[in-house]
Amino acid sequence: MIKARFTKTPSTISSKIVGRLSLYRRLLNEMLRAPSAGVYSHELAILAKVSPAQVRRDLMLIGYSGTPAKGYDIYSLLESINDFLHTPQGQKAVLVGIGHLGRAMLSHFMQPGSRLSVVAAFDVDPCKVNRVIHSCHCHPIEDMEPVIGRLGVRAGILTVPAGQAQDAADRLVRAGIQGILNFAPARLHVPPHVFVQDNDITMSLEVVAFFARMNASERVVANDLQGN
Amino acid sequence: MIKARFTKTPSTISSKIVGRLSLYRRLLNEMLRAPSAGVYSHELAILAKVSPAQVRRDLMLIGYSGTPAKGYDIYSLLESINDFLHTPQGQKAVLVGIGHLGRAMLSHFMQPGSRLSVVAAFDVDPCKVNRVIHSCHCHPIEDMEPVIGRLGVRAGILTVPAGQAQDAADRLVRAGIQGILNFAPARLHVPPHVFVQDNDITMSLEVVAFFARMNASERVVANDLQGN
DNA sequence: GCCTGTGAAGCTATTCACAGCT
DNA sequence: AGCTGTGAATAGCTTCACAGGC
Repeated sequence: MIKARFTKTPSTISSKIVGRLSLYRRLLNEMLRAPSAGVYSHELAILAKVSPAQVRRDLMLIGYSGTPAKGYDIYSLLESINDFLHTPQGQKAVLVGIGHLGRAMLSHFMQPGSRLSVVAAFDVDPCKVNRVIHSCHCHPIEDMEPVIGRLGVRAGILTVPAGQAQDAADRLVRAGIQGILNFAPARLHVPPHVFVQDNDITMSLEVVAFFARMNASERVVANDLQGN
Repeated sequence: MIKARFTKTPSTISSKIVGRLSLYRRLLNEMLRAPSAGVYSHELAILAKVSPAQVRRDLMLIGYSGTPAKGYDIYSLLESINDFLHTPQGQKAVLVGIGHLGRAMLSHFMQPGSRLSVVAAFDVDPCKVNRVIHSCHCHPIEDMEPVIGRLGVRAGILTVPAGQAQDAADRLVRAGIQGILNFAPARLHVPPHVFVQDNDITMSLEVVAFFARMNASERVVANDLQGN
């Protein structure tokens, strides 16, 4: 019931767990509408499509405790997860590459109520800069260092063509970015302190196409929360 | 050297491995420009950012053999991977939801040389249907079953809002789709023979933001080929 | 020497199963 | 009775390390 104070944050946490916590948070937020104040691990598990034991383990990891009687208290659990992911008031990110996908990202993260917001965008194309797209200002890529420094942003979204990905990543790193969500079909070389999450859409669709073809006959194993 | 004939396809194959094979294929295709005809596991490993042992394991799994002298022959390895993923002439998919993200997907998969192509799109919005966007015809969602049946497509991309995701997925399943790449922030309920790959972009960015915040101090573990 | 192929070991992630609580 | 919290067991994935070949 009391706000969780995780004494020893485990020194190593996997992105899978962080992803699931993010998912639980979304589900819990949706639950706030319902009258019930408590939720059981098996209920969350069904919504998240994981096992009840997994839910309990994950919550154990962030040091949250429920009660056998009422399960988990939705409010305080939400508070604990927010606390752990430390996003009390939301998170800022920048975007590099204002192509079709980049624009889609802008519109996606500019939706009201989004905890994440894109506070600046960059592109090499002079035609695209100094405009406002989806209420986000677009800068020339050369201004990246000062702009990111001024805004104090630590996460970047990379939606440039493969050929420009490494260069853009280098710039992001020089500007002090610590985490990159990379949509370019290229593997980035960055210093070890920079976290990179690859999201190669072509690869994802090829995986889907592969499993779609082995219909029924072969048993499918997969399905691991989008590969984190 | 001889085209691989994998006698026993392992009965269970994980999406992680399929993803890596897809990655190797892309890298090998890029290598075709170079004069060299052979490649060693450690070279592929560096490009793919995995360990050499992993490369050898993965290739072992599809029954391909190299030679200690020359490593792997690029052409025949490509052939073997294509053979395994059975995409000799490319793969067709449909798209549901012609929003910003859907359009970005269309432009992405309509690029020349893409092995994957979107052969039809669907939307509920009457303003969007019966048009051609990025050279892809857009149909009303009611036509899904006949159109998919006629085209014989087995994979679908879902880019609708969360609230419509389950309904759209149900339609896809009724139309005979066997695999879904789901961008909607919702967990789909589908029959067990249908493969679902979730790609929740908000969650991905939250994961990136999380790890971007624990700069240097905490050690990061993650990074597993986009979570497949 | 330096490579591949692979059994065995190591590591991570998930589930089991049950004690303890209410 | 039915839940949580968690040690122990299992399953899955990756790396080690070395035999065998050129």
